[in-house]
Order: sequence, then structure tokens, then C-alpha cells
Amino acid sequence: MDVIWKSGQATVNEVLEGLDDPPSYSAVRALLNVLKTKGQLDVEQDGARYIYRPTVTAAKASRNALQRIVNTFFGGEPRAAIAALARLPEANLTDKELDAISRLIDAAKKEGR
Amino acid sequence: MDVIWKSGQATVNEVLEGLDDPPSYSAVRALLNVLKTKGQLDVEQDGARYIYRPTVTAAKASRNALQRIVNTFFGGEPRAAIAALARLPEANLTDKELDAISRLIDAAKKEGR
DNA sequence: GGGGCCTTGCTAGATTTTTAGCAGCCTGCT
DNA sequence: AGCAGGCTGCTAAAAATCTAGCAAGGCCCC
Repeated sequence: MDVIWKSGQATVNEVLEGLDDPPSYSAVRALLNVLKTKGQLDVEQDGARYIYRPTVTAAKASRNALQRIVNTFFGGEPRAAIAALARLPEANLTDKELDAISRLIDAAKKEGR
Repeated sequence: MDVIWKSGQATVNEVLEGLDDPPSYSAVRALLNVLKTKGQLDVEQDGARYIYRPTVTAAKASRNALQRIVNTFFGGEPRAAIAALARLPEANLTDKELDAISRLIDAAKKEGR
């Protein structure tokens, strides 16, 4: 699913290429069919081949994914996850900005919200 | 793994109870053994039973999990994920705080960082 | 110590997933 | 039209996972 989410849609071969440690072509075909049967994917015919798309919007899927991580690692507190994200090197936030975010988070925490 | 991450460790039965739609006891036992073989879990004997623990710190695992979501759904930009997290109802941030975070993000974006 | 309870080690069979491969169809090119 | 390449439908077999169940050992309480 991650591979498909990245571009919003994918063919069998695109999924195969997008996987780190890919199983066989047949396995990917079978898996996409299972996901289709389970209602997670829609299929559109494009000439001779199929294009698979998620049945759920990316916004909703990303919310679900974030919520799961928040529950698993951050005790259900999105603010803790925000702090962790802000500290990823890729976030490229300055110390000043990190401080500002921390203050917002602390303020929210203090008010017991 | 999510079940184990939530409390940092778990027995077979705790994993079983933590799963939404659990397979059999035997299946969980087999799976934990596979994860152990793959080096994802360490096992400690506690009396007659085993306690399973992740081999990686929660901090590292949460970073990996966040990074994956950032790459999958947010084009590799942690700032976009922060914005999405801030908007989760569980974040309980006021509009004013959301604005403040938005400004910080915009500022970072503007500077091309 | 003895009994009940829980958990692991292990096994065998059912079920699911993965793999490989062939036939047929569509597309694009000559 | 004719051909090559790519993709799907389908099948059969290999591999992995899931299930159920029994024996053996540790723990707790009487």
C-alpha cells in the first residue's frame, strides 16, 4: 500500500519496482487482487493493463497512519509526536523555531487540554 | 509489533489480548518466534514463560515509523506531517496555536529549508 | 508433597501465500 | 496486416503460516 500511496496509483510493475525486497511478479498480482477483494483498492483498465488506486483518500489514510503511531509510540498524545517530527533532521527547523513549538506544546499541556 | 511497542514488552497472551482480530494462540507463538529469529525481538525468561522485547529502542522505532509516513504521505516534508498532526482533534490545539505553528512552518518553507 | 493452572516444545494437518509458467488479448510499430 | 512486447487469466505445485492438541516443566496454593 505504501508504494501505491506514494504516487496515488500504481500498476503491478510499479508496485514491484517500488518494493525494497520484492516478491515475485505473480505474488504482487495476487496481493493486489486480494486488496481489491478486500475493498482497499479500485481497479481501472488502462489499455491492456490495470491501474490500482486506493479506495480511501490520502488525507484519511494519512490521518489513520499518524493516529496509529501516536497511539503506539506517543501515548495517544499528538503533541509528543509533533515534537518528535520537529526534531527530525529533515524538518530543518531552527532552534528558535523548535523552542517556539515547544512553548506552544507546553502551554497546551499546562491547560490540561 | 505495535502491541509490544505500546508497553515496551509483552508475553504471548498479552500480544493476543492486544490484537484487534487475533489469530490463534499457536499462531502468535509462532510469529513471535519468527520475529525473534529475524532479530526484531529479544526473549527473556520470566519463571515459566517468556517476555518479548524489541531489540531496538522505542525512540528509534518511532523515528523510523514517522519517517516512513512522512515519505509515504507528505513528500518527505516533516513540516507537512506536523501540520496534519496539529489538526487531529486529539491534539487539542486552539486556532491561535495552530496559526502560530503554521507561521513557523511557513517561515521555514519560505527560506527554502 | 500434591493438585491445578499456565506456559512452552513439538507435531501433523489445514489453509493461505508465493512461485512459475502457459495461453490469450491488447497495443504499438513496421 | 503482421509481429513483438507487455499484461492479464488461470493453473498447479512449493513454501509459509495458521490451527489444534498433547506432553512436560515451572509456579502457586493447599
